[in-house]
Amino acid sequence: MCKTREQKKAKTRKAILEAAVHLFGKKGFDNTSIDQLAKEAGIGKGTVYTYFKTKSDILKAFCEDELDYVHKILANKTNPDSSFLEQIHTIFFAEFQYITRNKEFGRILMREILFPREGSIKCEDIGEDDYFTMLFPIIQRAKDSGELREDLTPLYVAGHFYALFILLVSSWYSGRVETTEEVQDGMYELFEQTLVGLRPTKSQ
Amino acid sequence: MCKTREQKKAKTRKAILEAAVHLFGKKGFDNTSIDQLAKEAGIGKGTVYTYFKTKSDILKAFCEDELDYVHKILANKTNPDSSFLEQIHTIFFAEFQYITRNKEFGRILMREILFPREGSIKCEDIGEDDYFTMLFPIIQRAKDSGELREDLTPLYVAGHFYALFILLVSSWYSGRVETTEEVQDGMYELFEQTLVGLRPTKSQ
DNA sequence: TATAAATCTCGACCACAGTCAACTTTATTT
DNA sequence: AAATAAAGTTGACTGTGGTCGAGATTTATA
Repeated sequence: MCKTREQKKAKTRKAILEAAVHLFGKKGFDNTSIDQLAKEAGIGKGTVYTYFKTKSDILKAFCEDELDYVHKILANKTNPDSSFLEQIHTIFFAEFQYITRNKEFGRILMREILFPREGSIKCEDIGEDDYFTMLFPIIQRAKDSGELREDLTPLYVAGHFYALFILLVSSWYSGRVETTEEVQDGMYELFEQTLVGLRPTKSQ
Repeated sequence: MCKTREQKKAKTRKAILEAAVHLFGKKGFDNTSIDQLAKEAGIGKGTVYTYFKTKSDILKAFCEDELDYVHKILANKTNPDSSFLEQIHTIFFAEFQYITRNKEFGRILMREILFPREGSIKCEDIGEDDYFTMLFPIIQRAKDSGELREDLTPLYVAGHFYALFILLVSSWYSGRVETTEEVQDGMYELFEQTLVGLRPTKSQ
């Protein structure tokens, strides 16, 4: 145990997360108890709660990290030569696919992210903001190339597409759209329509 | 007890809902147990679960009814002479105010409506669809008056604004916007921007 | 009206999320 | 090194959401 306190805490946190991923993945979120999880992580039940406020937070912590990563990769890998519409659609549709990969996880994640409990980790300083921030370079490029009006707030531009993204995820969860293709096509059309309102006034 | 079965069931259901409104309102959702609720409604605990699948569903059932009502009233009372933007903004902002009147209720409601559990009442045949349907007349009028392109699917038009509405409710819950005024103004601006993309191409 | 079938009601029961006071380990002071 | 303080760990415990089968009540059948 030649560890300093912080190293140990980090290790324990990681152990919880790993156990969670394993068990949630194998048995599902609801069918995994904190007792089992603690046992798998090699710690006591109470300890779990010094690292995470609730059971959902464990899933959230893992997913947000991964989501952040996925989002970053996408934002960087997107082909800057394709149209703004193509780029942003690629990003958000990929995100839809990632989120809904596991229906159960996705639902909890969306619930917690969009409508967090009071006293949740409050945006985690960066968390949600990064969601938008990493789109800013793409938005700026679109402005430069004349695909977007110069005067638009980047936050609002991102908001428009994020809003439609949420709508489609929700539509999928409530069965209003069923197939992935419908989501893809619907998202494209809605993005396209919104984009018309964000273009420089003289075009078309 | 000169009641037929259905009448009695309806009465019991109503009793549960009334007890729920009373207790949830007085002590909060989390601080009200099903036991208490059943007692207040004058029935056994198990009976509650023949009427509602989960605790959240009780709240949802009540709120959805009311929400439906509020929405209908609004859609009808809206001044048809004002601009489409004004009308739809009035409706959705009023809805925002209604939803967030009680923060706790609103959060649960949004979670349940947007990301329902598997096996939830699946749109209740009409439920969510009405949400959109009642906007259709307004949308049609806007088309007639040349404020909207003729070729747009009403469902998509409603979707655009509903998406932004969700975004703002979420932003409020996650603390990205704090005051009601911010929501109102932000909603107006976003609606305005989206609307540009939905206008007939030759205007302005 | 008597009997069978179907439906509805109930509360004891279970599993589990989350709490907390006692305890153990690590850091700090003397 | 010893004593003191601080931080971290723990599992027994509590309250509650949700289940279930036995029993009550209503409807259908004869």
